[in-house]
Amino acid sequence: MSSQFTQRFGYILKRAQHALRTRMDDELRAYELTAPQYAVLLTVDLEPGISNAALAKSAFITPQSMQGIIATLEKRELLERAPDPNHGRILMTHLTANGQETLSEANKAVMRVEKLMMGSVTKSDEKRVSKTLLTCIENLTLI
Amino acid sequence: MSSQFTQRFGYILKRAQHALRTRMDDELRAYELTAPQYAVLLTVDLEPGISNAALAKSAFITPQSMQGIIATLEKRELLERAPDPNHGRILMTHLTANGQETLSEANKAVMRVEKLMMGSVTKSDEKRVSKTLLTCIENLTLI
DNA sequence: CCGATATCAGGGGGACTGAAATTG
DNA sequence: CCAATTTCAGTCACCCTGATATCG
Repeated sequence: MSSQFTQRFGYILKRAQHALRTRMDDELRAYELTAPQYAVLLTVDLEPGISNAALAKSAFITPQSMQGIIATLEKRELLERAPDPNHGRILMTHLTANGQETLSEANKAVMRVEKLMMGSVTKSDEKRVSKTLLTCIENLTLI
Repeated sequence: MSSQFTQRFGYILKRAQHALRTRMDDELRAYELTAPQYAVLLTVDLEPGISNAALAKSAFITPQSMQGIIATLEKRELLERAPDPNHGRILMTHLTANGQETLSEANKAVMRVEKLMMGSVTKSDEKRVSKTLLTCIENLTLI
C-alpha cells in the first residue's frame, strides 16, 4: 500500500476510531449494547429528563434516527419516558433501575478499553492530542 | 453536559472522525460517492488488479460487505473485474477510464477537506498526533 | 481434504428524507 | 401562524453471519 495514502491523517484518524469502536463493541456485547446505545444511556444518566430532540443534538444525528435507538432501549426497559409537566409535547427520558445497573457495568468495561488504549500514552501527550483534535473539529465545522 | 464525559479521549476521537466524515460526505456528494466508495476507488487505483478479499482486508471489513460496495461501483462502471489468468477463482479489479476521472476529481475535493482540517495545525503537531494515534491503534488491536 | 476466494441469502442497527400531528 | 417536538413511513448504504461453490 502506498504510504501517501496510509500515512494521510484522515486515514489514521479513521483507523483509530474504528479500532476503538471494534473494541468497545466487543466489550459491550456482554451487555447486549452497541456503542451508540451505550452513549445514549450515558447521556441520559448525565442529563436526566433530557428530550429526544436534545439527545439527537448531542449525538449529531436527526431526531428520527435517535428515536429508533430510544425505542430499542425502551423496549428493553433500560429507560422510560414520561410527559414533561411544563411542556405537554416533550417526553422526558430517565434510566430505569435496570438501565442504571446495566450502564454501571458497561461503564466499567468502556473504562477498561480507554485505559487499554491510553496505557502507553502520557497524560501530557493525551492533552496535546486532544487539543489538536478539537482544533481539527473546529476547522471542519466552520461556516 | 458533564466534562467527565465530553473530555474523554474516546469521545473527542469519535467527534473528530464524525466531523471529517460529514465534511467528506458533503464534498463527495457532488460525485455521488460515499466515503467507503471513495476509499475503494483510491485503493484500486493504488493497487491495480487487487482482489475483493484483499480490498476487504484493507478496509477491515468482511469480503461479503466489500462485495456490496464493489457491486455498486461496478454497476456505475467506475471499476471492472476480470479473472486472474494465474488463479481462476480470483477476480482482478481495475478502474475504468470513467473511474479514473471520477477519482481524480474526488481526490481534489478530499484533499481540500484535509487541508481545511489541518490548516491551523503545524506539521510537527500533525506528526505527533499521528504517532500517538498509531500507538492507540496498536494498544487496541493487541491479541 | 484444506485453504482461499467468490457469491447468494438473510438480517440488523443506524442514518437519512418526507410528511403529519401536537403543543405553546 | 409559527417554531419545536414527536412520530409514522419509506429508503438506503453498510456491516454482519451462515451456507455454498469453485479453484489450487
